[in-house]
Amino acid sequence: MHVEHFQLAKELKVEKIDLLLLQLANHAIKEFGHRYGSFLDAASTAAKFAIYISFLENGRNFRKTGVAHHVEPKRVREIVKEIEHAIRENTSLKGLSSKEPDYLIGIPHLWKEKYPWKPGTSRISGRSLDSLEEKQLTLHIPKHFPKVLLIDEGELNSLIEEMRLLSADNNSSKNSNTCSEALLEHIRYRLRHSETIVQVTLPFMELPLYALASNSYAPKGQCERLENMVDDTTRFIFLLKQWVQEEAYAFRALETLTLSPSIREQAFQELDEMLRQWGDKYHCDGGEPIILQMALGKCDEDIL
Amino acid sequence: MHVEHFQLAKELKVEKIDLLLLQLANHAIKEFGHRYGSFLDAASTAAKFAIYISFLENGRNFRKTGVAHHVEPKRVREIVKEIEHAIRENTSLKGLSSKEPDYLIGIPHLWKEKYPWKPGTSRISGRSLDSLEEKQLTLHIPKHFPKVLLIDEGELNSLIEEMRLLSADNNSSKNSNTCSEALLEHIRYRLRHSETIVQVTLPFMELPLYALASNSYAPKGQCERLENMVDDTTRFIFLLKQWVQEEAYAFRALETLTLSPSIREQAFQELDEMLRQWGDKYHCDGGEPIILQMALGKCDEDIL
DNA sequence: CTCAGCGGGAGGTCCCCTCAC
DNA sequence: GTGAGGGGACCTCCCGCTGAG
Repeated sequence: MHVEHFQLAKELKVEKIDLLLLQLANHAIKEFGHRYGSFLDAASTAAKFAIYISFLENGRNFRKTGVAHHVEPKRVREIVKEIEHAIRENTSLKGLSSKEPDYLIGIPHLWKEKYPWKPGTSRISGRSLDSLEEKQLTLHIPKHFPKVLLIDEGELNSLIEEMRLLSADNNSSKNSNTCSEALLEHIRYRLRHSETIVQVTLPFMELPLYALASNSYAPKGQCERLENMVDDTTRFIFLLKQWVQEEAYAFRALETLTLSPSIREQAFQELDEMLRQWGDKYHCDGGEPIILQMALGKCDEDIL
Repeated sequence: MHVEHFQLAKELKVEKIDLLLLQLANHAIKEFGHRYGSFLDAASTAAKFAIYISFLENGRNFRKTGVAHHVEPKRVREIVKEIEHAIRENTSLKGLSSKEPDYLIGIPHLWKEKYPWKPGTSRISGRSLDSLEEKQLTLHIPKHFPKVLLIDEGELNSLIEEMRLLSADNNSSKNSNTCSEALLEHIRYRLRHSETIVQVTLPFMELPLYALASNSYAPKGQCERLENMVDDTTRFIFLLKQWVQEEAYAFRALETLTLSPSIREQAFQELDEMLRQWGDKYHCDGGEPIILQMALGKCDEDIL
């Protein structure tokens, strides 16, 4: 699959920085389930921020800043107003919040809070069960599922809406306390797709119910590693920025080599060991804290 | 200055991925002089690309793709159409083209082509000079300036317009062969600010003229290193992606240590040497080509 | 259930203009 | 020059609706 990205990107003559953006978009939208519009908002916020910094550097001159980056002075003023408002109120700007969308993360917790379940009582919200029904139900609900009630779509929608009101993402649709149907469907899809919730169809219920299947929202796949990827890359670009500015403690290395599979393990182990020894050797109490970030992998032609 | 970014970002509780976007925006807009709108376009293109990939993965199903990422099926169709059109026509999508905006890069070359100057002839386009005027002029034009004629604002604007027609960036303002005044002013500012061109006011000319001051557009500062930064970071995230997918040849390391200034130089030299030796030791003809990317610098609290 | 088309509103990117300091 | 305000064009993101296969 990933080869396909590269192929397409290559065919379309996508350049480095665009590839980087593409990776970020792919990561945010596909892996973590951020909305399409969220990514655009985040990019917009980043651009606004850059404009604002430039505005400060230009001595708070709207017109100069506008000409410098081809934005209308009027728009610069709005951007400045928006950012300084956020600074004053100490509210966060529209962004991706690094990990998953918070209205997705919050669902399991809110669910547990509003629909707790004690074994021995009915597991369906607002309905009692006879022993046969209870038996059928347990067939559908694995033991490892969180101890919460099953709820119907209406109740799930209420949960989602409440969560969105709590989260900072309630920017859209002004202050209306209700989500659009399209948005609800999207969020339900995300929750189902990530296997945070599952839909269960019980023979004695006309409408399907939803069950909480996980204690936390997490996109499918290697989750911790995915988060590490973003963190590492952010760190990496900050370190490189130091190097660009030729700061004293900045250092950069780029090595290419060829490895045969048979000695790969050994080589990596030695490299790991080597780095640790190097760190220990030059460690110096009271010195400058330094960070080293490294990645190594197959050399893809498309990236060079 | 950069501390200020961090401070602000920190105050605004900007998360990792947003910091990364912010770095990219800052880099593209402020350092390289991309237009504000260009960055948004590039981000939009990246997001569209992600949607398109998802569309393929979803078996070319508009509705499913739409729900998955909260985009209207209608919009998905347009995105698909746009990208597949680009694939068919083999045209590139709207992007940042990694380095500087091409309409800025091209100016010096086009200038040389259209207004060459041979010493001994008049250096001002469409005007002859007497010896006194020529003497005054040479006072304003350093010797290292490219050997081209001085031109007035109208001629410069024509150059810019021609350049924009040649470049792929003529997407905006449909097909009109004329730039807006605002855009011209922006581009002139960029050229002046990067010291690619300078404005010279001659006593015997009523209007100021422009002189080409450099053989190529380059943002102020450490240019090669800046380009390396983007390339390295792109490579880095691709390598990390391999690591996330637990591919065989992927490896990641993150080390923190403290260094005293006195042994810094020595430590870096040894690290450099060590890596090279390691590469040589495990080098293996016919093996898998491997790339190692590393950065090292001061550990900023804001990045952890 | 998917695809197709229609409608609308809000907000952002662009363009240009005038007027007071 | 700069700030502050007016106008309008166009596109995109969101929302809702209907009907055809």
